[in-house]
Amino acid sequence: MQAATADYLSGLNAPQRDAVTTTEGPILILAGAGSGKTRVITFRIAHLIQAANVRPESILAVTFTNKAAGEMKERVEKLLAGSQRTGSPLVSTFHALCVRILRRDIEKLGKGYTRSFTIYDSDDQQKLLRGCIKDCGFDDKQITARVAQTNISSAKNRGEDPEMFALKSEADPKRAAIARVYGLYEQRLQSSNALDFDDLLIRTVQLLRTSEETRRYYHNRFRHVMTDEFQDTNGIQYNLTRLLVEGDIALNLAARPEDFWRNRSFCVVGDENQSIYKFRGSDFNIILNFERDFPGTKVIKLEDNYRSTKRILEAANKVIANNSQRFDKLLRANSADGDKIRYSQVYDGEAEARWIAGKIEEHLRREPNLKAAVLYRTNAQSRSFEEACRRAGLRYNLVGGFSFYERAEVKDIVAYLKLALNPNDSIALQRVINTPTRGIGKTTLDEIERQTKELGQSHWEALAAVIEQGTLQARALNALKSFQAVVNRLIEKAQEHSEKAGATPISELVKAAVIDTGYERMLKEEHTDEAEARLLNLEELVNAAAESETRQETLRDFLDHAALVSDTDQYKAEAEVTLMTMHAAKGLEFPLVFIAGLEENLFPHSRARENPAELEEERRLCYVAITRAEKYLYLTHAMKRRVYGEELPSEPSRFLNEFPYELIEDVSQGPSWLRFANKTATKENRSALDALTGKSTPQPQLIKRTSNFQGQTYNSKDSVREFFARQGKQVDPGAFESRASTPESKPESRSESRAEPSGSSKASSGGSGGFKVGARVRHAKYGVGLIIKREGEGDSTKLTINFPGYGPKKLIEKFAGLEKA
DNA sequence: GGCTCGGGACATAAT
DNA sequence: GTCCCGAGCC
Repeated sequence: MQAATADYLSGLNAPQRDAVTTTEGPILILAGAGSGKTRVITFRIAHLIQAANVRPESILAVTFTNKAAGEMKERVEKLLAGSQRTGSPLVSTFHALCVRILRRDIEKLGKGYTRSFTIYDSDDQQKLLRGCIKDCGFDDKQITARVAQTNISSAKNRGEDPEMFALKSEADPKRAAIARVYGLYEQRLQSSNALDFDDLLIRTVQLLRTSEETRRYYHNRFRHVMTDEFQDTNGIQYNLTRLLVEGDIALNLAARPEDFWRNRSFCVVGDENQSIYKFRGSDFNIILNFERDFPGTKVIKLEDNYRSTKRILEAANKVIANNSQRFDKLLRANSADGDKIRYSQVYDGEAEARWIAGKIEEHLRREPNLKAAVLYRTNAQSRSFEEACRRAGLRYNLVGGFSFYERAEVKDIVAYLKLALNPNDSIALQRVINTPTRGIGKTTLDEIERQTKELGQSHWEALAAVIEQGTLQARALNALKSFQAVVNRLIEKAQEHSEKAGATPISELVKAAVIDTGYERMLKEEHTDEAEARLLNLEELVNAAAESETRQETLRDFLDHAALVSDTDQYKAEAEVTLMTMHAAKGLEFPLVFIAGLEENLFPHSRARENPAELEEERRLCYVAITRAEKYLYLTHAMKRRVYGEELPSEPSRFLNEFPYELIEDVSQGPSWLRFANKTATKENRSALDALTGKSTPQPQLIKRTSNFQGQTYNSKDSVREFFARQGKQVDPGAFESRASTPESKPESRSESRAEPSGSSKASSGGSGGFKVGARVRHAKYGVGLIIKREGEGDSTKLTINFPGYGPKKLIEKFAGLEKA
């Protein structure tokens, strides 16, 4: 293996090599974006095994997302392919690691939990909370499940149990109410033998603290622990890894450090500029204090970026420089200047999606193997991109949002399977007790509910008791009995499955949950396309179960996977386009990147507006997004956006103004905010720009006009229609058929030479005859603004104008005294 | 008891 | 746009 070792080391720069070959002690790797971080981690794992003779099983690498874990696993396997070894390193998310630890030892915690505990996702959590809120006697509009969920989750992450939370919340009646809900919620979780996502971490830390045996076991097993994306670690996750690394703390204090660290390492890798999960409790002070917590830490800085072009990196550095809370860390470029960053102002969200799809097609024509990513702030934005890709015939892959395991039919079947292992799971039981309908209605459910509360039983136990009592009507009684029998059969099958490995395969159990429960029949009888699609999804679930079998997993493993893999992780390499949130994009890279929706209140998000710290987090997110790009970066900003189904005007994002202008090429069709801002700034009118951008010290501006063509180009029926909509005219649907079939135009290639179909060259030259949508106008009181809507005709024409600093104003054109700006 | 329809409230990011 | 709940009808 020596040859191979030397081989991979030669491809690394000095600090990278240092990081890979340091095999003992605490190590802090500060790795800027694109500095080869994943490469270093995977090479380090390979190096530990192949050169330092470390047993693979004693290596633990923890990540935050399944995606990151999967990718790392794959890359490590590739590096180790062909080598003789006893096992594999454990590459896992924090949550999956905790499930593993708890499945082995949770009974030692002494809280009444058993190893067959169920995991509640946030959906289950909300359902449970809704019941708790009601049963505490609160109005579910006053205290929503959502609010309770956030409050309880953050309390848990601060380490506060219901009593502590109540003590701290006495002054605030709403928080006091939530404290009561929290208490009941905890009770019900325990009686359902269920853990929520936060509990997985918290209970594991409790277990490691209280059980010396468990602590020692893992401390001895994992001699080399690594944490990726360390800047996003929260206190509990940090405590967890510390407990694994430090083991018996008393023993540790007595030992001399050099003895302690023999054949042992703790390697954390992070970049404080990419800390974007503060909302989940992450605290980048942890990364700052790491050296203090672990004296003798070796600090390695990876500052060479190999991913992005010089221009992209410069933009990233300039944007992040606006943050006050950061550390001076260099990011050295190693590539050519590259193309300019391109900016396009578009009409609305739909136009944005079409524009981006068009650009992707164009790039693909030139470079067919190019991989593109469209990044956005909120999942709700994904829909229009999906549609645009579908229409353009682009093979796209949507990451996040609706996941396979979140579909109702999949959750239903999973609920049956959960019951098979843990019938006390009340949320699962309530989910399927009448799905498919078997005549168990409100009255019957209320009776079970009453029994549950009276005797403190789980719903499953209460169900049996209600049947015993025989107080129900015959019809309801039979319905209950039939449900009980269905679940009992599943329980039996699950027992066979776990007693004799292979006797009842997982796929058989899944099939039983689909067929024996009547679920399949219910869907088949519907005779709708939707039911058909659901059946296909369930077939897919059976396939997933069969795959699980080939990995020698148990039903429990399969369900744990279903609970924890909540995004459509397996993202296909063959997809030309990947659609995802900027958060999901962390750790990935693409030659072609679009950052969409650069608008105030969307990005930065409205919820971050008031809070400077949150604003800085948004800016770090912007930094993450920019640094995903290898070669080409596009920024888009829509003038209107649909919020809650209502069209609202939008202002350009403050982040747009933080990009150095000399790095940007404006490819907007028609007049754009950027071109306007540029012009204004170079003339006397700085204050207008300041008002527009909220900045007091504008950066040096450059007028960069890349095209002589100021009008618009239209190459689809839709945009022609849109053009007329902007002009306030009606479109005859048939009128453009011939125009729409004009030969496919190439929109990019500097559009100056092309004639546009509808004589729009006057679009931006609004004379006294009326201002057009998209034009810039000056108002005596509000200053300069952008026209976003035009209504009515003649003297009663109303204009909606967005004035930075004042917001949208509706003015009568005749009286507004507007000037062309 | 169960289903459908309509109104009202509402969505930041992820395990 | 989506989700949830209650009213009203079968």
